[in-house]
Amino acid sequence: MANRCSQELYEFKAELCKTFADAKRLQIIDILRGGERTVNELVQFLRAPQAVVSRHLAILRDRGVVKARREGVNVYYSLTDSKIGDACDIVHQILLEQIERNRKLADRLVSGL
Amino acid sequence: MANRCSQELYEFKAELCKTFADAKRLQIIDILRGGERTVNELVQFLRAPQAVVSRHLAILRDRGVVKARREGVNVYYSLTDSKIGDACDIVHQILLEQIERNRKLADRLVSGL
DNA sequence: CTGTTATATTGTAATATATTAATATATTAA
DNA sequence: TTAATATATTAATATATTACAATATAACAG
Repeated sequence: MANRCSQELYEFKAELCKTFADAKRLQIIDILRGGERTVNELVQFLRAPQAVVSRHLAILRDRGVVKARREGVNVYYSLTDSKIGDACDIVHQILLEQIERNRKLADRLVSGL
Repeated sequence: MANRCSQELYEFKAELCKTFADAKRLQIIDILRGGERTVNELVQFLRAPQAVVSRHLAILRDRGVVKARREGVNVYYSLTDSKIGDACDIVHQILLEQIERNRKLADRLVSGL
């Protein structure tokens, strides 16, 4: 079942995971799942400095996670692959299960033994 | 469809993604998908110094991705959640599609526009 | 207790990453 | 051309991560 693969392929996968390993970038991805957005719209959603958003978009672009389309003054960003959304969903689920496990553990510890 | 959530939840998700953002850790995860393994077995598979493997296992442990079980002298590691394997599969698929896209682009460039 | 094997932790140097402020570029309107 | 708006890049700094070597701990055999 597991995809055992070459050292080099693992490096590429790690690169891709690094791309997801930032709260702002995850937020950008979630916003873009609702459709393409301009940089300005993203800046407003994230309430972060424009340079920061632009930097994160460059990282997402370089790693092929989003694509950019210029229309006049604006640049519209969108996801390159709907599977990226699926990946985010699974991360979401794993996190929820972790929280649930921790909750149960906490309950057991508090309720004596 | 997207799971828009609080800033704090995005931080946790990013933490989880960081855990996956290393080639050696991804390899450990793939090995553990085949069942639990001792540290020594992992050291042999990875051909990395024991301290390095142990460090990565600690990171995976701290973030709730793997769990450890001591049996005598050995410590057996296993995945805490089978969904972690699913997440790796999706990353695998996204990477394959990226490679495919790049291949097509390269073909187009070489075959003269 | 001593030695041995398996595993974990810590300090450190090298490297990578994010943030910020400043500056640069691109597009359009006037 | 100049001004205005949208976006991108760069340099400096702060922070985080990794690998490696050395050391520590844990379990057990004798």
